[in-house]
Amino acid sequence: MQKKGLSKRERQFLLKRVLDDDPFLNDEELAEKFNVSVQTIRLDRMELRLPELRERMKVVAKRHYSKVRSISVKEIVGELIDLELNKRAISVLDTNSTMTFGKSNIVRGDVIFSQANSLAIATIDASVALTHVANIKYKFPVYAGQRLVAKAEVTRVRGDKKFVFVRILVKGKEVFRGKFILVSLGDEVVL
Amino acid sequence: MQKKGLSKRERQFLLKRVLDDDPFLNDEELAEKFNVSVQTIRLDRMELRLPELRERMKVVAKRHYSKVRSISVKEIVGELIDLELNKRAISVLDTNSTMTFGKSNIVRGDVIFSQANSLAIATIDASVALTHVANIKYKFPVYAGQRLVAKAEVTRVRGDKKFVFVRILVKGKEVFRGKFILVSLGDEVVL
DNA sequence: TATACTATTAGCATCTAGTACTAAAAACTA
DNA sequence: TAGTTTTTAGTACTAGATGCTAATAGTATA
Repeated sequence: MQKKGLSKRERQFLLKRVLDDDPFLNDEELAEKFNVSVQTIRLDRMELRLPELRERMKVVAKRHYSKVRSISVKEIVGELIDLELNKRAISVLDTNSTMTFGKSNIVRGDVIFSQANSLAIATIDASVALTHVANIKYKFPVYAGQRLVAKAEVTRVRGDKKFVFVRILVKGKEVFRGKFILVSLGDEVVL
Repeated sequence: MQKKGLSKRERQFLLKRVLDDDPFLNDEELAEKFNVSVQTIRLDRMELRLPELRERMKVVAKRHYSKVRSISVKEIVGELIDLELNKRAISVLDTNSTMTFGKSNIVRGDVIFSQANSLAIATIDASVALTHVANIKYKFPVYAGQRLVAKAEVTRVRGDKKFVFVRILVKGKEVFRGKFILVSLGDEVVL
């Protein structure tokens, strides 16, 4: 769909970006896109050392495969290593660079919140538990690579509301603490 | 590495599990693993309707790719549609079923928190802004498919601490509100 | 303008990891 | 032993490439 007024440099620059955006295009489709022959696309890929379609898919697939496992673990956010329903629970989360906020290597607050929040919910024995209120405090920054140990404790139960206190520690030092009020939904959904 | 005492049924059963565990094995490697010919593996795959290596990789890669995009969107968590630095900001997040908590189709609390938290951080003009304290309240459950509009407002500045108030609305109804105290890190990292 | 150089296109052999098919050998089973 | 199932072997073909040589088009320079 591109006009043919592209120089080699321009085309190669765009080629990189296009493949970055969609690695599933084969040489023929790329040739059409840039209004050049398949051979030209191949020469471009050679010069730019861009891998072939199958290699690109393989890379994406393999990256995924290691992630699939961390994502399924991420569903819980951290690994649940101890659970006494309606009483206490412990989860462990190994942080990595994908959890940081771009520039720094400080782990994003929402990652830490997710671990605490999901642990609080897991502690409660209910078909669906919703967070109603949370008062949280981040005490120290967490750096990628550090292991977070979250400990949740149910402190009070009042009607359908449950109060859970969660502390997250790095090597024994408290980096986060939060009080959660959770609502368990037996039948009704409206809070 | 397997002994040859496997029946066809046993081999085919194992084949499924092996490919499930590692989809990157080609027919030749599978043939070696099961001590049969490549043709046998192919017959097995035909009978079980198991796709070929390249197809398997493609599937894994594509599944990943749709996730990659939602993760890159997640980096911001919602789309920033208005920003007046150090004053106010608005972001929009379209929820979907991947954000729910398994059983129900209620959007997970951490997703909502992430949108609010990231918007609060985006509102602050600092190289790195960290969440120090958050007091949040979930007022109504959010269902997959609903569009969340988050509005952040800086309410107070005290030294390096900035107070940001975030409200999230669904069709004008407030479903979440939170007060965030953020700390901007110019030079020092320790809070 | 002729020459030189770059960019592009074309064609062919080769590769991998398969499909689809036919045929034969081997292994069991009645 | 005959019949059936299972396995192996071999050939032709495919997509999406690589690696190579050769020809052509377009532009820049002497």
